[in-house]
Amino acid sequence: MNWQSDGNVIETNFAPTLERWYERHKRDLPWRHTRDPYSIWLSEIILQQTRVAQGKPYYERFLAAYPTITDMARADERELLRLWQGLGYYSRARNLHQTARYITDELVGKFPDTFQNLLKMKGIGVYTAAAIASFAFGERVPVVDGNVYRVLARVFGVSEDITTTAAKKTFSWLAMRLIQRADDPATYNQAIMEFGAIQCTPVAPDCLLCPLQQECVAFQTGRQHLLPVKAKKAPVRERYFHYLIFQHGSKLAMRERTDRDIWQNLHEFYLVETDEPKKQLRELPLPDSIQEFVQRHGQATPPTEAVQLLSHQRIRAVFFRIELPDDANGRLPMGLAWYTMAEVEQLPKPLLVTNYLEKTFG
DNA sequence: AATGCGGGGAC
DNA sequence: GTCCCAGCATT
Repeated sequence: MNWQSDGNVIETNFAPTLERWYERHKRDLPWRHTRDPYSIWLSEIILQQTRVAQGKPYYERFLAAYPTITDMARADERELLRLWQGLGYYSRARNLHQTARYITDELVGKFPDTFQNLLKMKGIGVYTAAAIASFAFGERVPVVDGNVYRVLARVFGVSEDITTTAAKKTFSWLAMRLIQRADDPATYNQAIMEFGAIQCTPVAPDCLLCPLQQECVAFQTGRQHLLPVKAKKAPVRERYFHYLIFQHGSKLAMRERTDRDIWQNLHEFYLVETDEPKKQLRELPLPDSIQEFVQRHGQATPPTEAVQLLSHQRIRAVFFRIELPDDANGRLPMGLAWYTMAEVEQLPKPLLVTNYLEKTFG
């Protein structure tokens, strides 16, 4: 954490610099002309995971429809949801209504006025509690939102993965230190978010005209496009499994998975995996031994399909049941072995296989 | 610690 | 198509 040892200058200048920048560059937004906690609360809920441009008209309409928290508390839930229509994350609207009623009825209309008490309200988390506490009541508590992660990661060169809990602690700690130097907590909080929104943008930040250019670790090391570090959600891999279930009398052919892959040491049927979905048995690339085995004995029943979701994979499975006549030679291809139903039951198996067995043999 | 929850805009 | 946006609740 090199900003602790040699970052004292920037740590001291950071907040005042942003506050000065803000006074010159701030946009004129409706919720910046009020200290009414209800209005500020409304704006913050609307702006959760929502761009200013998208939320602004909703803010105007909500305030026109419900000028006070009492009006909102008395509102019809369906009407409120209809006003919310198109904004997404509809639980925000339900929590808004619920909290309006709670404050009006249980708190006798007295809006919670500290960070800690705001946090107790439904729909108000750490960010929103800090925003209302500082904007409406002047409390010296830092907002930490997506903008703040980005600005701090770049200016102070923090390369922790912002999706982790450890990183959130680091950023909150740093933000708490920085706001101590702010002239006005409300202005500072507005400033850092506005700065992230229009100067220190995710793509193509305007570093050439940046007031923090000299001190910014990211700019000085040419890493502004690499920060903040955010782990990509692993894409869900699509896989196509085709199971051949050989049935001889009341026995099933199964084998153990040994590859370094999912379901290691679990038991399954004969598996053919392909890169593309195949619905027909004859489309499958089968080794000669299996091909011969199927043709010699095979009596295929209509295939059934199933989908199994794993954390990072989606398995689309097709099951082909192949019944062998009683007098068939039961010698199996390598790796497979016959198991009675009772034995099959005892084997450790993937859920995909268990579900199939349940559905097919009940 | 992961996941679900929306819709829109920028690229 | 991907990424991200003034996040929160639930498990």
